[in-house]
Amino acid sequence: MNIGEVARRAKVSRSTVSYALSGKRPVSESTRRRIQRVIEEMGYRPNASARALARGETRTLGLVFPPAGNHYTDMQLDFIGGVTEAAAGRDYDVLLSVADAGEERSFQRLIGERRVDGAILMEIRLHDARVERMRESAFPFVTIGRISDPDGTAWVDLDYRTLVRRCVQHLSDLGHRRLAFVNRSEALLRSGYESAHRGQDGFDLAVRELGLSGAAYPCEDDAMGGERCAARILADHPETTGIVTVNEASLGGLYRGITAAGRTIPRNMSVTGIAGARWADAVTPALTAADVPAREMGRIAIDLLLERIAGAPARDRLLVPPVVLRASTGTAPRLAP
Amino acid sequence: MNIGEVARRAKVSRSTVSYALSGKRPVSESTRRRIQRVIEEMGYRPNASARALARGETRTLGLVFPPAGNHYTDMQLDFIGGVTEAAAGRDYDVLLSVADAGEERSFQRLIGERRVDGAILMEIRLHDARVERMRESAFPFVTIGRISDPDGTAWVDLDYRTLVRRCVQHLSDLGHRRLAFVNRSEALLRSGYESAHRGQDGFDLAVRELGLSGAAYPCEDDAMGGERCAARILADHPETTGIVTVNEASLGGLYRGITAAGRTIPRNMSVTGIAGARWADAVTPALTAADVPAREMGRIAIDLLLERIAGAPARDRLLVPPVVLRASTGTAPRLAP
DNA sequence: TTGAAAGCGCTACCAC
DNA sequence: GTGGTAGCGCTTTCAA
Repeated sequence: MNIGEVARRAKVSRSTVSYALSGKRPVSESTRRRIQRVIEEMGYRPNASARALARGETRTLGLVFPPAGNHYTDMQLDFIGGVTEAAAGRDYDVLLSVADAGEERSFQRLIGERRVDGAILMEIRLHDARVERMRESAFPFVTIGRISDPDGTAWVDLDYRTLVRRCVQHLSDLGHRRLAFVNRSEALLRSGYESAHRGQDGFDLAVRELGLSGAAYPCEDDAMGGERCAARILADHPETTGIVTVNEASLGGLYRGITAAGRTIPRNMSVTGIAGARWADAVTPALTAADVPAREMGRIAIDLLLERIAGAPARDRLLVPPVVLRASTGTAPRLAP
Repeated sequence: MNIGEVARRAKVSRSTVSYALSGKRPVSESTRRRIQRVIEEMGYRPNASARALARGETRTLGLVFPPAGNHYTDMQLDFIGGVTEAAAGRDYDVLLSVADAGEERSFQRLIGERRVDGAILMEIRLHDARVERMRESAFPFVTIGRISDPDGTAWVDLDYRTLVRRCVQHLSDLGHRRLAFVNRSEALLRSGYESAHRGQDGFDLAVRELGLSGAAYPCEDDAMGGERCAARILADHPETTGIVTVNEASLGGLYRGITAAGRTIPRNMSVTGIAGARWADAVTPALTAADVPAREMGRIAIDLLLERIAGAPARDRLLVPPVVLRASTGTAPRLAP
């Protein structure tokens, strides 16, 4: 069941079969039909490995994401879905690769062994060894999130600075004066996790500009972390009436902690931030937040990557999704509790 | 930078380099070292496509999951992570494929073009065209979930019947008499979604056996769906005091709906079910539930699949994770509200 | 212990 | 419009 067999049965040469399939050379209507019939009868499909070897391209893209532990978020899944579907639409497959920041092994599998024509890197650090590695090797890649100095690299990112700024502005408009910022985990921050740092910058800046006071808190990516974080915030600064969070996985716990401390959202505690729509809707009251457009980011990443593979210069996209008003923010209470 | 180049620089034949790499033939210590040095200097890595072609195996496994719409759940992501990490541990890559139940196209890409050595199928229907297809073609595969008559196929599944039964038993023990079952979406049910049907069977059976009364409700996989479902349950049967849910994505909405109707969990409404631990912990009060061991299921699936690829007979694993007591169930209120 | 060479299945160039 | 054939980069048999 290979191309030679098809050729024999259709009484043509292998090259003719190949050309009939690719259309890269005219083939007479009658032979084309004869070949087509044989192909259908035999259920022939060209072998991908052989084709990849001959053409020098695999028609496969790599998707590099970090191992669990800092477990996966909802957003990541939507992202994977978006990437895979967009790739399928362009006739590409997606090869998954779990790889830590500095991991050489998977880099070698993917790029060294030429398993893929290009790669998408998730969970970018401001200084990211993987990115440098790809840059040096001139291998086509796109990052989700961007490194500290992203010039000349292709990336798609959320504008965390602006988004957090908008959240702060929203709370300020409602009369809140003392805010807290719930960031991703300490470990992630230490590792230079891009969005965590840019979000925090946005918070610090906005608080200063608007003449508010505020403190930032790292927070583990789960319910327990959120609970602890809420407790810490209210212990440190009981006068806090507004919280901005970029930690969707801890959201449920954050709410629980706030409630446990005797506060009611949004009556005397407003919460807002950046999160996947599913998380924002799952909590009660639903979270006023900038919804992460994960699927769309996946699609964009594929587009940018295919451009790179085709040899075009690196492009980037900075997204600023709107803050969707739900039910978790309200005017600041008159008296600090 | 191919094997010939390495051979030339090390002044040996290509076969010797190949054998030095694979160890399938003894190579003298001195030549081995010489070859090793050249390889390191050049950063040589064997080309995966060429190797796949020559060896007749790709060292890649396919992971087939359905397109969004029926959006992805948390569990699926953990599952993908588990599969990918387990595969990496066995030196396999994972190729993602978004494919609907009856889709021929992706089947052909994966199996027809021999891109993978075996496949894992997610989101199984009781009567699943993909499964039949693979069965016929004698292609190695494992299903997550099992078809109606799974004999002779390899699968790993949660025992939804038993788990739902246990949840019902738990509520019964607490004195609840009127229960509701929150299932997955109507669309999923209609399509013959395996776990949804087996869960419902378990509910019907347990309710009957224990002499309780109960009704089952399909529910969309999101917060809104949960809210609507809660409203419907309480409108249909206000005397309901216990709910069993297998729909994790709607959990937040379900809680909200219950609260909106003036009930308090667990004082006068107990909720339990099957869910990813992350969802169970995110809601307040945290959900007493059987936690879906998604990562472990991923690992098991890989093990079963590799056995099949090696030619071993099909095996299966039915998992019954324990129901973890959290804070969402309590004794039934004395008076029906 | 090593080398030469025949594939693996497909593509694409060179002829006719 | 079609056929012959030399690769693509590796593995593995046969021979030495």
